[in-house]
Amino acid sequence: MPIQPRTLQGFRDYLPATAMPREWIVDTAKRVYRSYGFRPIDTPALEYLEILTGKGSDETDKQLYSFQDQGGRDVGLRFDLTVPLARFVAQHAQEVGLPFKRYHIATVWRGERPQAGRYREFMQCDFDTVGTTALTADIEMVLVVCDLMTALGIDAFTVRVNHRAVLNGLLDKLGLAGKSAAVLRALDKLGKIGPDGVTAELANTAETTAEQTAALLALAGLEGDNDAILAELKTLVAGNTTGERGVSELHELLTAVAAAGVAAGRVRLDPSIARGLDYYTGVVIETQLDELPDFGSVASGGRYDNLASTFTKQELPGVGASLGLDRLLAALEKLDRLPAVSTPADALVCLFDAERRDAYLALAAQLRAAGVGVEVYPEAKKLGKQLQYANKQGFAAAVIIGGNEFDGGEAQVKHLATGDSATVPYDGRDAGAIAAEIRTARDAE
RNA sequence: GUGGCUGUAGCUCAGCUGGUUAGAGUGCCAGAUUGUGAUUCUGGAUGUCGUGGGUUCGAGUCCCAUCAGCCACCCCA
Repeated sequence: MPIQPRTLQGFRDYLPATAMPREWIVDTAKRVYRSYGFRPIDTPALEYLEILTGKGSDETDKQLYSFQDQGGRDVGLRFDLTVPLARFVAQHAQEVGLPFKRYHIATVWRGERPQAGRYREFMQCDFDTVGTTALTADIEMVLVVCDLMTALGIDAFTVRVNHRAVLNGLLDKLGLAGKSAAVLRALDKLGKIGPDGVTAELANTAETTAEQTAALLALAGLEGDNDAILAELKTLVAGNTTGERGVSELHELLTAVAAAGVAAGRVRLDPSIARGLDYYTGVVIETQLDELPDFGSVASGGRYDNLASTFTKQELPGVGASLGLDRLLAALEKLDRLPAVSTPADALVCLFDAERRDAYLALAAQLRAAGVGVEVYPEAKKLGKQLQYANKQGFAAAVIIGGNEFDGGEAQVKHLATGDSATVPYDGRDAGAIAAEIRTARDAE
């Protein structure tokens, strides 16, 4: 009995058609992050369990993949890249220096129920600035997300911004500071369940009074342009220093982002978003695709005051965000917006004559040296079959050189998309003309 | 982790209230004077009907369990 090939729930295989755009997203993210000076790091997939559970809540603990290794150690798979960053910085702050800007693109695991755009194994593309409380870093976070989305060819997106200090300030004023978790959880759902739903949940979980509820809804339900919301927020938190600081930081951030050239309306103030309740303390952001508003955030983040408090006495404030690669990929797939690349090479060199294999391989080497990617068909099958293969794999061109061409000192470059073929000179050494013709075919696509 | 829906060839699906050798489209493979592909023509293969039990004279069709997918909750990328 053969073993049935299968994959675990929430875990997937990536076929070339999705693996290629996936890599493209990773490459794009790297390029954007690096352009801001973020530096790459990597950390182990497996950590001591205590590292992972130290910071998280009960919720994250439930989602942890954990087990005992062969040495009896309690270990777990990382469920995000922020906790490993905290450990990393606590361990290496001396070496890397502060402020430390890093990006980290890696797989994480969560034992959650899978859903569309939600998996048990997925990749995050994080970038963070650790070691400074300056708002510059918060502003830059928003700029990076905007740049990244644009670089990915996404125009219809909105970055929603809020500030935990505003929320906390209002909670203070209302005497609800002790119930912030329940209150924020309820408010965060405003977009989903509406004011009535939030009212019900607030009454249930936080036991707020009618007055408190009204004030909270007034805050979370604020609409209009950023300036209007800002003005309202100001009056709502008036008299509370925390809240006032939040409002002024938001104001500063929005001004700076606009000054940096981000289109108006792209970054929107949304007092209802609260985000991960555990470590965020300042600015929080969430990025939604305008065409799939209910799909969930594809990039989110925020500021945390004391990232590594469980690992070191040193105060390590930070701010950063994470692009959810697999969620974004699922979204683009749903929107049918994935670039249709199925082969990484530009052309197929047909192996017309088995006797001349070495000549074809030499040609391929010349073409690669000239900067075009080529694949040599491995066996001398019928030309029709080779062309069929070339077409199916998505090559832009096929290079055909048989006895006639060899004798005539030329090569045929067939454009697969149109069926036309061009004859160019080839003396066995200089593949420049072939390479040029392949580029023409590729760029025509 | 809780609840709901779904599960038939590689893919998309059909299969009436349980009844003989389970179908279509597409894809795949082979061929149409062995130097030219996605069109056309001809022929071909494919499924222990997700898996394992049960009810029944008989189950793809009913029941239970299990696995997987989707959806809601929770939470989140």
